[in-house]
Amino acid sequence: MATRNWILHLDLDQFIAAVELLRHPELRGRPVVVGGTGDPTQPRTVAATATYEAREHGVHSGMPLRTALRRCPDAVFLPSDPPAYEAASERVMAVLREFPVLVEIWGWDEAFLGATTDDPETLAADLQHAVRTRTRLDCSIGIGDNKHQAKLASALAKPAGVRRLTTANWAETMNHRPTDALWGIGARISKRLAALGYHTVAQLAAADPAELARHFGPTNGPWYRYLALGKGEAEVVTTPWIARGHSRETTFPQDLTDRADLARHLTALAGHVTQDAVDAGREITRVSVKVRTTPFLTRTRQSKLPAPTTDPALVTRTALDILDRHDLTHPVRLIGVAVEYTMPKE
DNA sequence: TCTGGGGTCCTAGGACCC
DNA sequence: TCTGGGGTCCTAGGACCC
Repeated sequence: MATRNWILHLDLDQFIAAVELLRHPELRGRPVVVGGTGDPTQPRTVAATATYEAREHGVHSGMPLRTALRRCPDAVFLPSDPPAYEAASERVMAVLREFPVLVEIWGWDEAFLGATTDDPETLAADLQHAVRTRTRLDCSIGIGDNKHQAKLASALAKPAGVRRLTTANWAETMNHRPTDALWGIGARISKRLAALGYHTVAQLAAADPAELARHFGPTNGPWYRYLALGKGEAEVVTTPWIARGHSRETTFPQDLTDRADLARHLTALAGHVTQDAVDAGREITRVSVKVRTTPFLTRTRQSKLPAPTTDPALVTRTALDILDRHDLTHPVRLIGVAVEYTMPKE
């Protein structure tokens, strides 16, 4: 009778590229870059992903397609196709749900699993085999005592491997690594930590929580030390996530300077966002307008609505009023609308 | 490398009220 | 008349993640 609980993190390897290669098997082994409409000459479009063959030429996700084309002229460029990824993701998640585990989905290509077993490695191998057989997709699986450990373990397990990272081997695995190896500490915080003398996970784990709180706030500061100690959330939540809000934004191929043009785009975005809310059965409580000007300066302005609404005219009017509170004296490269939803009680 | 789109959570300052 | 302290709401921005 198994009594030990584990958190597993399943991460599909090169998910978007893998789905595209299933549809285009003739491209296997070639450098492939996915992003935008698939036109690498389009400015202000970035790669969603790049295959290993493209990465060998220095191409990576987030890189402008035009740069990718320069670095790898032989690459095949494919358009991004979110509905196809959504469908592939659902097939994978359906396989996971057939196992005696709790499943918490985290986006298209990730899931946390809660399992009770004495042999998590065998469970992980069985999961990989089932996903591979049923969807022809590879995944890596991390095994941990909590989500943080499992998440880092799955990254260490790539490609297509299984890795265990628990409290028992946390220190030997993580202590020497830089602080941004932790899930939740990025480049900015890592740099600020380094300025305080905390370069490694071990150093951060030994830090004074009060000092961290002074520099990073009462919640974040002590939390960074917790991460360094290998702690983290250990509850797998199977109930569907309820979105806090929703947004749509557009980056223009060329800057816009005419307010009427901006108002037209903003009106369309506000209409979309409101329709999305209606489709999701949600009400809007707050409207926010984002404007990004050259040189890449991003500002947001927001208003709380007097009452929750699903009226596109009201949301649009509010967005246009907010637009007038923005400084529009510089050319605009992006405009966006974000809304917050009322949260259901309980 | 001239830098997407869609999310979540936290912080800090000011307004306002008691 | 001046000032205190605390609580809550609103807004703008920052950081992180996929």
